[in-house]
Amino acid sequence: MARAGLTAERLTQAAAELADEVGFENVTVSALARRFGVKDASLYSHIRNAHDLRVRLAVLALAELADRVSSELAGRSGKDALVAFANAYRSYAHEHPGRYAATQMALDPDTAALSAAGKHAEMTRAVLRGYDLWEPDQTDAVRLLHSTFHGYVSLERAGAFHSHPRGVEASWTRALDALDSLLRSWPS
Amino acid sequence: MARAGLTAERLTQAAAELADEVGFENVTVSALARRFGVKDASLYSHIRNAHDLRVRLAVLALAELADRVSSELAGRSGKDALVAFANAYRSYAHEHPGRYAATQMALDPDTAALSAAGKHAEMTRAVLRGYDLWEPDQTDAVRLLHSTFHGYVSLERAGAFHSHPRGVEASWTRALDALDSLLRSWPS
DNA sequence: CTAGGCTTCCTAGAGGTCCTAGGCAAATAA
DNA sequence: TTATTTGCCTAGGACCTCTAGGAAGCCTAG
Repeated sequence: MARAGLTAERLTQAAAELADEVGFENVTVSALARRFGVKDASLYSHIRNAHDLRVRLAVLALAELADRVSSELAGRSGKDALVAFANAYRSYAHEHPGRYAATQMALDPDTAALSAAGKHAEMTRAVLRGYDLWEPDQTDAVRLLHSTFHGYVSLERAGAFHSHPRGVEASWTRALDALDSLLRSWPS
Repeated sequence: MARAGLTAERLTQAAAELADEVGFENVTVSALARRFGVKDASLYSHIRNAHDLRVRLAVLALAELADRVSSELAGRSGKDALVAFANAYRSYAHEHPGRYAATQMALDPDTAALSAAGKHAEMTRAVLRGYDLWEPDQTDAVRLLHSTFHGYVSLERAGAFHSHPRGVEASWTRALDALDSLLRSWPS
């Protein structure tokens, strides 16, 4: 019987595609095995368990997102950089809802440290170099930006903004204007 | 054999307690049945299915949260109201992590309309009466505030802020200062 | 080239969750 | 008291997770 050629990497990649198709919460070992035409038990030589699979997926998505943000950020500064960062973040979430959901998993500290999570914080700090902010305000601003981006995207995806006719796109643009204005005159 | 006296309301209430103890994602029909010393199948006379149970829990949590915010908001305006709103929101999320996670469920439009979701938007608008904002800026600001609060709380709970020594409490206070300042000089 | 050894994938099976169908007994109404 | 409704039961199917142990593919050394 021909082998399917499974590896942890291929499984993780397929899990990512699966997540975007059926939702992160529906990424199961069984569904993944089905996709490879293989029995469930076969996957356990490559991944420890279902949780391990989801963690690998989260790490993959964090790295992808960091890459996208990083390349959008290159050569920009100030409000330009802020907008590029925010839009890269949001477009990734829209194009890859399952992967994005994965990035919101609670990772244990060791895994988080090894993941691209640190790169995200570093890039946010890079955006802030275009504004006149120093510690501890810089950390506060990093947290505020991250919160706002994540909050907006996740509420948007949950449908929380559908109840009002005002365009979601327009509110987003205004939010970025507001954040830029806020960063330029950060209260002391 | 004595009856357990199940009703949809008692089940929902127990599900809420269960959610806070073991996490929203672990609220299962089986676990709930166990808690009442009853077989799984018995619950299906009261709830349609597992999804229905989670929706009921979400609706309950939304109502509780709206009540708390509402009572904290009474008699306050301006920044006072903003801070009270934000803290009520955040403290509910901390005290009731499982219930809070439930409020983030995607509800279908009909259910959402019947729930307290509308009251939340209305209360946020009430906070904004202390600032000089009119449509469509008001809606944009509602969305920004909601995003920031939700984003902050959910990243905080996911442990995203643990990697840096700066106090989470201090950053929160500064975020509220920043939002107040932003609302007072909303860019046009 | 062929014989061991490792790896990959298999079968078998236990245990958990979700849910339906159909039955008996408790509570309530006539 | 009898009839009806309702609440909880047993039984069982479908799906998911995961372990143990077996066999067949692949690799390397003699």
